[in-house]
Amino acid sequence: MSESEQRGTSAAPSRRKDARRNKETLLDAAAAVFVTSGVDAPVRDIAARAGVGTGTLYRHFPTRADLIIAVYRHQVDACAEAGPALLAEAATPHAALRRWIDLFVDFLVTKHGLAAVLRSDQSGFTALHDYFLDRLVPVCADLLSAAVAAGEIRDDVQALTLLRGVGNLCIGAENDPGYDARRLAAVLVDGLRRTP
Amino acid sequence: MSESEQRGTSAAPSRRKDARRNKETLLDAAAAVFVTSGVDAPVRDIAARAGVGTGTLYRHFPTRADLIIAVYRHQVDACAEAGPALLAEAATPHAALRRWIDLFVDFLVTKHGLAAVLRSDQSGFTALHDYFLDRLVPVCADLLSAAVAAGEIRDDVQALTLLRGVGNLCIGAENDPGYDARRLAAVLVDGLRRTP
DNA sequence: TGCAGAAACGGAACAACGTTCCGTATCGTG
DNA sequence: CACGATACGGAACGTTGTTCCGTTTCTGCA
Repeated sequence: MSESEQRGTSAAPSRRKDARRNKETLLDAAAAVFVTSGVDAPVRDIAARAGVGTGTLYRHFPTRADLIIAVYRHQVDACAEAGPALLAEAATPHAALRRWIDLFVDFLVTKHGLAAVLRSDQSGFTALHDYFLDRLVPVCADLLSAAVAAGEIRDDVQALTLLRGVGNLCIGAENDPGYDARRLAAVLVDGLRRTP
Repeated sequence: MSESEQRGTSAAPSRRKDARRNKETLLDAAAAVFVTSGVDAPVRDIAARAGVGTGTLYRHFPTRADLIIAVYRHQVDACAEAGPALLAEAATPHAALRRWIDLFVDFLVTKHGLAAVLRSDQSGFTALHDYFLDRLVPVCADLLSAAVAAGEIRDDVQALTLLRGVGNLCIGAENDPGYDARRLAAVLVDGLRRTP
């Protein structure tokens, strides 16, 4: 299973050198354009920045979600892996959850428009949605159930709901000084506490 | 000041009967299309449903936000007016706040895509944004400060932040059984409580 | 090295949408 | 009833996403 399906990037790398090179170039270009123009920058812009045609971009990344996933995969994975570590080192499960959510919020807030497109139900974005959820929901669920087991929080909020909620709180947080997504996320996690 | 500027709909009604009639027809058409196709239905669809050209639609409602505001103004006003009433009748300010937020959430969740477009920072939507905020922030601020005065909640979350947060929580809530915006909003309001 | 087939490339072309513009039709008024 | 002002309709333009196909480039093999 390690070779036959490598989770997500299941397609084998092309045998042609130019194709591999173009894919790299496109990833770099996309990453650059994403930080300046946001994750819904025009496809043409990304292709132009990479010096390739739009057809080439679409062949490598059939949907925008594929491109976004490819660009941010590492960071999502890092966030996922931080979960167990926090659980091990934090004072209580709830503290671990709070810090993990902070990580997640930081990630989303610094990616122009990512949270919004994550929520978009436009066709083709389900892949993006699913990747984030597949990767992060189990981690969040572990943190939640640990906190529940410790009697710290209520047990009627699912990991998926919490993650979507936090993701939503981050929408539009990047360009708007009067709105503090981090604080709201913290308040939300606080609200999970058992009210005695 | 009562005549010269009537807050929002500052333009006097047209002297021409056909113009007034078309505006009404457009409002009805928009309301109908909004419930079936969401608030970002194509402008052409709305004009077609009303049996007028797109130019006519744009003359009456220069931006989509103007149209949305006109369609939902009554309901927004009703929500705003419910604030003081709840504060008077609820057991505590925090209870009033919770119920008022419920009202707000109910309103947003039942309008396909409204919460999303409310958050959109596309040009032209600032009017929509501003109308909601102008109308609701003062109400929310009153509820908040009453709860703060009663010592029920923390004092470091502004009305504007809370409203935006709750609005964000409602994004995408309409088509997705696994996500419960109402519950999350309740958890958020719960999180405002002073942690002793 | 040279060649044939496969693979990938580029960008023109199409569709959907928001928005503007102006020639035409309609209304209110003197 | 005629005239000016107002409003109408939809063609036309610009911007995007997406597809399609003639052309180019690469790779494996002789």
